Amino acid sequence: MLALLEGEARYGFELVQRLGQNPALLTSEGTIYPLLSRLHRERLVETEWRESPAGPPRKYYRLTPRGREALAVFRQQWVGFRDAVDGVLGTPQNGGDTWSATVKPTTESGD
Amino acid sequence: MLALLEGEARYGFELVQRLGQNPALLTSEGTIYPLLSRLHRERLVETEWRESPAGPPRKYYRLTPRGREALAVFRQQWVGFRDAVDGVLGTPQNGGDTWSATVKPTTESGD
DNA sequence: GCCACTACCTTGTGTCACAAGGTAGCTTGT
DNA sequence: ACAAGCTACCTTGTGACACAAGGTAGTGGC
Repeated sequence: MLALLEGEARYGFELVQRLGQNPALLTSEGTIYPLLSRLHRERLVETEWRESPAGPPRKYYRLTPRGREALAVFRQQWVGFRDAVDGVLGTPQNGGDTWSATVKPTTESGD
Repeated sequence: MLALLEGEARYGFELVQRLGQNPALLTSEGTIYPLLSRLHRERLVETEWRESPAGPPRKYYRLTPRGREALAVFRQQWVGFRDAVDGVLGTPQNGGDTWSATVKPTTESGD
């Protein structure tokens, strides 16, 4: 979640849809909204209401400095955990980069 | 867990200790024993009591054919998930193989 | 006999993902 | 105008799980 918000602010419904594009990360609103609430309570994200061009207003989430720190910590932990699991499983570490362009926070806005 | 049992049968306490050697996988008996119970209930592992050379008897766990299938399925899911997370995080996929010799099920017995 | 170590297991607590359901704004069709 | 449908938010209830803590018992050393 924090990584998706790293490049630019996004709103909840958008996050559900973006994650849903990859089957391995598919999740639901019942997961995302409580998660965003927790992140907000822990001051890792800030929120801001913005009008939608068409439809109800959207609640945008943006990383705080604390959120950036937490993300950096998590990145390190993830690499440690990932390599440990790969070690136990004996799974090769290839670079599957076919999907990153779709969902990675690329600061683009060509939607 | 299944991967650790792939090469040879192991007992619960041993698994806790082996996992504890890697900080990223450190866990406790309160986690491992219920997990092994679940795997047994789902017929992914079989058990067998064996005498210990010194100390109380040990309950050894061994993969069943179903367990092997489940492990194969998990390996695939793990690679998909791992690559998805790496894609979102933008973490490079290097081969950290420094630790695998310590814990990977290598069918060795030189302890 | 007592302590320490090995080795098993259970109970209680808190967290979390998810399905399901609820509210409300906006647009489109009739 | 009003219904239907989409967008977008959120809550409640359920079940799974990790973990800390505590409990039982066999073995060996002092």
